[in-house]
Amino acid sequence: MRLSQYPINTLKEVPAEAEVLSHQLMLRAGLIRRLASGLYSWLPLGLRTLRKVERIIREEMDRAGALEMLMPMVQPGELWQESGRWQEYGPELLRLKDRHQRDFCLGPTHEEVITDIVRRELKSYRQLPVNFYQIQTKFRDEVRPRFGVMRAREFIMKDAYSFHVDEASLRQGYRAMYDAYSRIFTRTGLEFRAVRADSGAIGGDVSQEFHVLAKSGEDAIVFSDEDDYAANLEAAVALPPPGPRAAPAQALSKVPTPGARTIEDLARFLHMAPARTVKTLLVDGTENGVVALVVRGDHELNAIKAQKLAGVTSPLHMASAERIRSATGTEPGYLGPVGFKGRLYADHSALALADFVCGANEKDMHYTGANWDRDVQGAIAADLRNVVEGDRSPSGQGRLRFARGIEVGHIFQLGCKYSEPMKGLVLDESGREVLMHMGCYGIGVTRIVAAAIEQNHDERGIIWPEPIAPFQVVLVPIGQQKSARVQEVADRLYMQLTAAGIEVLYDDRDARPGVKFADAELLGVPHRLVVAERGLEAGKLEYRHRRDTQSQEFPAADAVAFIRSRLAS
RNA sequence: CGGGGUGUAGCUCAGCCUGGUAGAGCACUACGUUCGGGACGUAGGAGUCGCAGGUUCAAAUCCUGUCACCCCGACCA
Repeated sequence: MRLSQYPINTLKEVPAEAEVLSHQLMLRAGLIRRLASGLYSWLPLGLRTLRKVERIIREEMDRAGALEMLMPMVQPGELWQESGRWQEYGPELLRLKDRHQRDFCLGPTHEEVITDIVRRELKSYRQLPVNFYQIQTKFRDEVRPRFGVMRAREFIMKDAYSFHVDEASLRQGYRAMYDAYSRIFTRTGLEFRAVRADSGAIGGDVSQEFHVLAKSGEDAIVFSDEDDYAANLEAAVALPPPGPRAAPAQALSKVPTPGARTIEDLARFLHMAPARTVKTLLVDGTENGVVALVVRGDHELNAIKAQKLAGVTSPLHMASAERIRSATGTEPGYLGPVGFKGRLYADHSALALADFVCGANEKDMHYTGANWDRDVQGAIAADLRNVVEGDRSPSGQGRLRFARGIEVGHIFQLGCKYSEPMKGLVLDESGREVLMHMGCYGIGVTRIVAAAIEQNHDERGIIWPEPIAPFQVVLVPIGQQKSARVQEVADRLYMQLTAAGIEVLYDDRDARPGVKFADAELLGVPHRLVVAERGLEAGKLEYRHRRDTQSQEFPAADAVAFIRSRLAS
């Protein structure tokens, strides 16, 4: 492409709308433009990268035996009624009515549609297993869209759905997708990690996420420093501390702690480590009451884990002040498990404490020397907390470490979550109707582009991984308006390289060198080729990789071969 | 949903407090000089000051409402 014919300007200044780096660079480089909150247009340069990502995904999905198709973005509400998600999904599902007042929604995902197709089309186990995928626009009405295309409302997703006659086949299909995903993310040139995950609103039992590692990532991921255990913080298992609990040594005693409402206040007031205290959180229960959740003072409650407990509402909701008062007679800040009537869960680490400190359910009062069994009966042991760095890995090997990640892929074993309510049945070998087992597999295509930038940039701009760069080579003639020779050599190179199948961005603008170099670096094209009178005198051209700090000269006659060798390496 | 903030030229912003002819830089157009790291000069084009109502002789500026956008929070008692 000739840059002189690309009418979109790069920006020197950062548009006010952009907070994160990838967003800023995408706007400055002219890859995207915002239409409204969470809605972006992809300009030609951005689309080239997007298409490259799609191509890699397509190739690997096809290679894994999946079949590409395309489903409508607008979906009838009745399908969602049938699966139960019309109620479950919440306001992220953008609902609309057509002129006949019939309910529709914009598809945030396509389990319902594909299940509907499959239940109509597939009648026999002989037609299974099968995996259908599409690369298509999704809409999720995010509470707060941000970070440009990273958390947009409209975005492009590759979604795949596999169907199986039994669980064993599902596991096999899931494994195949795991492998395909690993190949996809390897091929995009990104540093990534597969982690165990919570399956969230999609539902199902087993799931793993693929994260692009980046300091700015929205998700905390944890991994063992000795083996391959890795999980999203939401899903990371906290092991119970080893060894038996110490026997009570202190008597339960109520001490005044005026104004000490937080663990921090309390620990300071009593000159005691937060890890010797417990905090008690009251959440709404399913039967109109409250449920108490107890974690060690220095630990954080994990909402995802908590909302899966029997008797706890999902999503988790903290109890109101009124409910807390009627259940305990006091206010937040002084809650404790001693004397609490009702269902009470305690985290393993809290349960391992002896002689701990807790609220006394009385304003400005706490207990010291509290002990389980002796002072608090009926606590149910559970994993309630977020793991912390240095915890033992649940795999048994090593300690847990933290990193930040951007979720770009998620694979699920759904089982019969959709086939059951929607009656996705086939006949098995013995002629019996059986529910199909289902897997689903998503990749955030547009998000990959942003994540790639988030992981690969410097102060000058984007540094595209080669496989997804919009162009492989940027060709920069210097002073071509004044030098017929520069003009001629550059034109010829552009033709030769293009003819050799190399994607070249030809900066044939009548601009000063500084402008061209700055734009080439902002745009992040991996290989830069400079044609200038200075080098041509000696029959040389100049080459520099985007990551290099120095240019190198090479004989002009070998240009195509030289560039080829650079691309290969 | 709660809190905070911002809407003035395509972009980044000043002007608003203290009402009186709408500004700068970047980008854009033309000409000239310049030309290996985001040049300079001259001349120009471009804005219903988010929208609606009000106060006033007079509103970008004050008041009310409204819309849009951005940021923070939405459990750690």
